[in-house]
Amino acid sequence: MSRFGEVDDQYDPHALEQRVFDYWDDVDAYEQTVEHRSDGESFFFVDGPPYTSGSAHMGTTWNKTLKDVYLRFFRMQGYDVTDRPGYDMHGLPIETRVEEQLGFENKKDIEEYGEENFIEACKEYAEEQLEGLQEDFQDFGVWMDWSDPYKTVRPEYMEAAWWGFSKAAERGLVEKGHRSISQCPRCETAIANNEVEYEDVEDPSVYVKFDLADREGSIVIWTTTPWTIPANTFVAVDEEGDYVGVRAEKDGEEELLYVAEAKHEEVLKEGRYEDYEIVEELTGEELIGWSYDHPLAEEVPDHPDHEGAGEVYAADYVDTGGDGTGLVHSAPGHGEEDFERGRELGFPIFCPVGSDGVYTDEAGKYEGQFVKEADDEIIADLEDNGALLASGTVHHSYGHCWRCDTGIIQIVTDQWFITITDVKDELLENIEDSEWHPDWARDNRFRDFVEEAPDWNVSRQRYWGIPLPVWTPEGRDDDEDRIVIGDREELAERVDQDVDPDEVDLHKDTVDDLTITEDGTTYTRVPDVFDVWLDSSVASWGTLDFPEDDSKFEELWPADFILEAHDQTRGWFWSQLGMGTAALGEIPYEEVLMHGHALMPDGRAMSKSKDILIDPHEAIDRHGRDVMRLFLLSNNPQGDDMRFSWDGMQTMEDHLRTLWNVFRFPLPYMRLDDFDPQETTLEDVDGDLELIDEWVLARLQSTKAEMTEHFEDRRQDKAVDALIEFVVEDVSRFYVQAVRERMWEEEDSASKEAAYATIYRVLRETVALLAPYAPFITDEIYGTLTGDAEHDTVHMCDWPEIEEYWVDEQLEEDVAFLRAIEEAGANARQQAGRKLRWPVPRVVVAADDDRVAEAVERHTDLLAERLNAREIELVSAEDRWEELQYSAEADMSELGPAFGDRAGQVMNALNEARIDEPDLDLLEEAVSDVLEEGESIEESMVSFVTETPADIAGTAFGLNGDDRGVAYVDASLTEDIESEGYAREVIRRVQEMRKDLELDVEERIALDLEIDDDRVADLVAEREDLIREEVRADELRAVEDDDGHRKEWDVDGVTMEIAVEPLAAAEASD
RNA sequence: GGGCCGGUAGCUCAAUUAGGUUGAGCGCCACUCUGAUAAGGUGGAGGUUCUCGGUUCAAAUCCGAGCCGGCCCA
Repeated sequence: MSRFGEVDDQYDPHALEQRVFDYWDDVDAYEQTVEHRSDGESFFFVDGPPYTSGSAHMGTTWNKTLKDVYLRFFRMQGYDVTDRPGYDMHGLPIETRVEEQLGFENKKDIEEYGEENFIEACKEYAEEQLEGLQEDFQDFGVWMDWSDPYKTVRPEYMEAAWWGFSKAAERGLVEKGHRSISQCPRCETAIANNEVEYEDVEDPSVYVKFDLADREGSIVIWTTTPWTIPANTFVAVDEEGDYVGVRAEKDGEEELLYVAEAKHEEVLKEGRYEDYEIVEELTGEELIGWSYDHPLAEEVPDHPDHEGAGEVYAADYVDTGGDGTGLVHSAPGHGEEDFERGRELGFPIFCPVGSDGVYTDEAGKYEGQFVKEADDEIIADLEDNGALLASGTVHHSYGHCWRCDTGIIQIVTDQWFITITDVKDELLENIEDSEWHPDWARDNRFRDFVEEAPDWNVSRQRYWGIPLPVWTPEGRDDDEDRIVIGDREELAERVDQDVDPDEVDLHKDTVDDLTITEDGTTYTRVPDVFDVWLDSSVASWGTLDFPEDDSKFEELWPADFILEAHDQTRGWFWSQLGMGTAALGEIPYEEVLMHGHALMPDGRAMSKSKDILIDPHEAIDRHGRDVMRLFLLSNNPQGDDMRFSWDGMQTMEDHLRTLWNVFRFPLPYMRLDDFDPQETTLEDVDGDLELIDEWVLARLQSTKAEMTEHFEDRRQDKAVDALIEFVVEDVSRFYVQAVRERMWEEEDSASKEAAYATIYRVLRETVALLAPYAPFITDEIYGTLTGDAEHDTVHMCDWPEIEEYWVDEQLEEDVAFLRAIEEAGANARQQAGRKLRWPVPRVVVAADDDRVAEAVERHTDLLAERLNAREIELVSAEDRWEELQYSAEADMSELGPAFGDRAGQVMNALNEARIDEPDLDLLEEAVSDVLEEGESIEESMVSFVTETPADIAGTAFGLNGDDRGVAYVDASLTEDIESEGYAREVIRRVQEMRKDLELDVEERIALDLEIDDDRVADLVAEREDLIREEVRADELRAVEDDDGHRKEWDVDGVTMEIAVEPLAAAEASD
């Protein structure tokens, strides 16, 4: 790019971004940037792999954009950053998508289609989706190593999972177990508890009487899953709970029922009993050992009737005050807690339900029925048996399969586990080795989750996943004798078949056929695949292609930084901790930045399936990539959700437009004067810098300091707020306003050079500071500013450092005061009805303290210029202006203790009081009505506030909400002031006409001026020279209408006719 | 049902760490200014600080109960 070249008048994000994309391509900007940092200290970032189904949504976009801003920041700080993106490509979600596409309904369809074909179809689907995501992420301007993402379906990655699992096995943390698990009957596989999604559904709600065997009456249980009653093995009570025996009457018959004391009224109401009487009070302990008859004994002949079955036991999962009856139907073949308690009691586990949710022959009369569909028949049978106390329905949340939305069932099956409960203490200790932003996420939420985490069921009875690398002896189904393979080399060595470790694909269709024969025993592979969460859990070494490639593991592992949304506490934050600890005894990441979710503008969660979403592509279409990124990044990244807002997007576009305008403002002048920032540096013009230059440079230093601090706190949102404030408030609204006249100067001047050098430095550093956020606009600005003198891209720049030389806190504060005074002065001017164009003879600044007075004294000229005042008069804190009146402002922290509940009343009286002197006695007198005997107003309770006199306009100014003084504008008129005022009115109108004619700034004109009012005409004539200079009028003469532009103006009731004629180009040049 | 986070102007958020007359930006309305500006300036409207109760002279802030939203767990 050529330095100071022509740029677009308007900030046009789409055209600009397209240019920058092309430019990046041309100069290999990303590759150069990576290379530029290759000698830096290494920084190991690990990308939490997005799942390859569907396109990028706003949440993914926010996540990747956050990653991008931090990676760019770390690069600018000199680090050699590992930025390999990843994709999570296995698992049930993809299987169900492919099943849908192929029109499959269950596993049998897959078997018919062929495992190999199905796996191939899944792979194709995942790769297709991956391409879409890759394109999206690149389109968002995210710089990661898109040429070489890690993919969980590649052999070297699958091997990383095998390796981790085998390490855990070596530590004795792998076992095959008979467990109660959540099963999706459609997918016919176990699913993890954290894959269960809860939805409100209508289910049966039945109260069942279990007839007591050795005594009169029955115990009453409640369940919403009648289909589990065939497997009832025992009833649980709370040992310490209170229970009652109730003699209840219905339809003339009497029954003795046992329920929890707290629930008896509710239960009897459900059963529509007409009358009842408590006849017995007993504790849970007394119920223990009672035996009862299975309510479906005839229908299910194989029902549990072993030693100890059909009796009452204590269990800690019973709550006599909760739902139900205080007596809990327990079926160890189904419920997780029931299962645990059943095992404690040494019971055999009875589960008459297959993996497809259909009753087996053990279920007797119900054999062959899908469990949920058998509910009605079971309820009817219970009724026939006289066991049904009440039957209805209940609305409650029930678990569903996260992929296919089928209601899950709890059954007991054989699964493989990583027994992380054996290393729970180690997990909790390892948490301490990680730093989290925000910290409560680690110490509350994550710790709670880890403390309660059960063993990790890693096996799935599916196809599209990493096969378990476990071989067991043919025909045996325990884990006593097993072989766990750690990598492809080992596989090739030990299997009976000929396998090339470099070529072998590790998917199920390949490895299922491999056998191992050792010591005369033949081993076959366990047919399961891994839970897909295990895939990404090994990302910290999978990213490095370890164990295949061990060149970087030692140096880089564990990860320095990971960044994901809060749903990953149960997901990736957890799975990595579990796997890292099981395999290596360490947490695989050192720092976590946990962000929230992207919500709709109205606060609802976004949902693709319900079509409630904001598409990032639409956001880009409307405002461009930089704006979208800036908006996303201006949200708190720590734990809080982000509400999307089109207003917020528009605001960011406004800010970028302001930056664009600030940037392009000095370009024509610099170009005209051949300004060369390499030859004329800030240091060279140091002696010519004006106060305002030094001020903006000081502000630049504190902005850098503030930003760096916020970045280090992982609050990039606060960092960018500080930068935007600097650009918009300080540079655009103040500095540029102040230096315009210097840049307009036609002659070469030291002052102009100083301004060039200053704004150049400000812009040059600003684009570096903004580069991680808005990589497109900053690169174009950078290119235009630097030409060939620096890097090819702004993203190779170092993060700007604070230059102590330019730091000046006093100056910053001085100007903050001046700006406050200026603002107050502008306000006062408006009250007095005097435009800024018209000079005022005098502005009086009444300072409340010496600090303000110092600031005014030091910068009187600047203040006079900004307020267009002939004179600034300072009234110091000790002096006072006798024309003023005073009122008092109350300090509630003093008033409260002194006046108690009358403090508010006293405050109001003080606020309303008007006195001539700021004197406590006068004040006390003014508020005497609300004071009681012996009370007084103390100095500490009030501060006096000046009240504006009628003839002069005054406005208070302050800093950070504290009043520090008042600016009074004396708006009286003199002939001299009127002369300048009217002259400025003329100038302004001529300028507008020049603009209408689209005259070049340099172009010379002839001016024709006729003013109706003689007095005004004379006043204007006094300032003829000023007018001619300002509007570049070489001639004052009559202008023919057809040669120029003529217009009649009304200036405060005075009619002025102005005509402008551009002079020939030859005459215009000097 | 439990845990965590949040609820303050139309919108996005500050002020909650140590209780003391609720603020900013954006948007809106009016006026104004304009030789970088689809800009800028000044003013205005806009608040039961989610609700109820408690502590206190005084609560957005502390305590209790509840409501709403989000995430997690069951």
